Amino acid sequence: MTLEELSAAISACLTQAVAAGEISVDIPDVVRVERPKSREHGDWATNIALQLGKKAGMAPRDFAQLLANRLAEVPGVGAVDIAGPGFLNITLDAAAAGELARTIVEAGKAYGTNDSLAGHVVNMEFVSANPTGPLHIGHTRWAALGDAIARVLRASGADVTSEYYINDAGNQMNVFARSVYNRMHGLPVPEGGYPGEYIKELADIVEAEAPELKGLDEETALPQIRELAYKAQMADIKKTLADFGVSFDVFFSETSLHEGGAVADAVARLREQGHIFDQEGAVWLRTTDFGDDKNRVLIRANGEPTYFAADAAYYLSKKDRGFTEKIYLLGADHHGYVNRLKAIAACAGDDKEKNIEVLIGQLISVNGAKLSKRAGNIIELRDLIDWLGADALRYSLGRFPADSPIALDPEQLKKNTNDNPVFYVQYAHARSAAAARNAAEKNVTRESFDASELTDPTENELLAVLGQFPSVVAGAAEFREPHRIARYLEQVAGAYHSWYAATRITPIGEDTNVLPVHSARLWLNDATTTVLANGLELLGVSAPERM
RNA sequence: GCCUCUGUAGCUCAGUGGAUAGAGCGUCUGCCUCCGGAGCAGAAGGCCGAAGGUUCGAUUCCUUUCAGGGGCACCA
Repeated sequence: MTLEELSAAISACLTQAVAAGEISVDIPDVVRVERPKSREHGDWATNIALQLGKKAGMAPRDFAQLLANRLAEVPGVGAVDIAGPGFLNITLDAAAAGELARTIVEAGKAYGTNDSLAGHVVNMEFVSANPTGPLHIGHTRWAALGDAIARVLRASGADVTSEYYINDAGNQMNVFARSVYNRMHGLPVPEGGYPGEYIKELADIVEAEAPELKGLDEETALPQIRELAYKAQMADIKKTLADFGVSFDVFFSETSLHEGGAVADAVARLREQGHIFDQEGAVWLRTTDFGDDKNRVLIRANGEPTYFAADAAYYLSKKDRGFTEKIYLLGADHHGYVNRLKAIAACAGDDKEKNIEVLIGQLISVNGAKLSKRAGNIIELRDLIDWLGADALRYSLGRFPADSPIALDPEQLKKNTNDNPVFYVQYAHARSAAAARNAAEKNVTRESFDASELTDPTENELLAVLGQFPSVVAGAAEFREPHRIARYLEQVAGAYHSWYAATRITPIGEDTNVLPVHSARLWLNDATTTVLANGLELLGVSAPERM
């Protein structure tokens, strides 16, 4: 019996009780069932009687008793106790609890997926680093987190498009091009230009692809240099992201908004909506109507659109493309943009509470990380990957909520001990894979399965933990908090190791007599492998068979 | 000044209004002739920054306050 089935059974009991006239109350859509903190309180517990008792005009304990009478009749439910102010503590029959192992193994990769976000069409924008240099530590967390959020949303049934907004317009691109031009000609870095050694690499690439550009005057050469250097830099960014296991469905160019007329169009549309006014030669959006602390300029007095105007056009593009929810993942240094972004949504006629969501993450630091001379004294993502490994980096960034500041300790991440949680979890996976290999050698198979053999307390515990996976995934998706997956996997690994230490999958030593309990344990072992692998996949971390 | 995030064990941090607030590290004590000891079992360690409020119940929600991080462009 899965957690979902138990929850549904309780709902059914409530419905029956209402139909029988025993109680009169509105029943919530989902009854929450939790693992009690103390094992003395049974396998599962619900506080539904505390929640509904008062509404039904009954003492919670009386309400609980009514529910318990019906629940005790449900097949698979072993015992129902009422505790404290009205908690229902439920114990399942060993066989009913153990069936979960089969459910998980047979579901395979699908175990953990759920339909809690079915019907949601989500645009998930993250990283969106300027194409004027390599990805650095500031992008690392958003890459790991954004990708993991996209994965848990998909696992919960949402239709997700992950998107990278390329700021390839504006003066910065000219500065970028001039920096490359100067490097090609041995000139010093221009005023406010980009100093890193990577500019030299870009200069070499540009020179190799278009040697005729060298020696031309700046004005003539710049457009082509800009284009070639930009392409080379984006290729570098995409390569680094790929090495980090992060993929995007769409790379969206800001320039395409300007050139395609989308920016002008957006201004016109917002004007129709009645939120635009003209003042001192500039065109303004009245964002203060929707919670911003000041109004924002869309078109400067000199006729040039602002970056904000492109933001507005970009939002409208997302809206036009049919996304019901637009999620932006931004660093804390951009938190001042939240209100104005939401105001754009509201000005466009959207609900700024539902159609747009801006996640603000705190920044990270890595103690002792070497600054990249190549990139101009910043910490490069590529260097971090080479130094710490993509798995350790992604996992350690993925196991904290976005609003928690992180100071990574590189010495810890390189250790192969419990210090380093990614090893603890990966080790559990490798160990369970090894146990399965060993079982095959000893002729323990999954041909038969008697769930009632799984009676050890550690088996009960492991089954209970495994059963929570779908609801953990759904929670991670609902709250955009994939760190719940990581914390959960650590719990799975712990329960697995305890079980592994307490029981055996294969007969001992020379004994070759395979018993039903051995097969049952192999099912449980493989169910654990499945959950660990599926969970690591959601975090973009590998699940090694051997370490 | 305004906005925002954080404050929980010695350290790094989890914790969706519920029962005795958790994990890892560090400290201490045990456990492999047998499936991976990168592991397991146990001990010690807490005024959940402070003060009010909401209610059957608050680490969790609200207000105030203290301390620390980040941000407040006709830049991109």
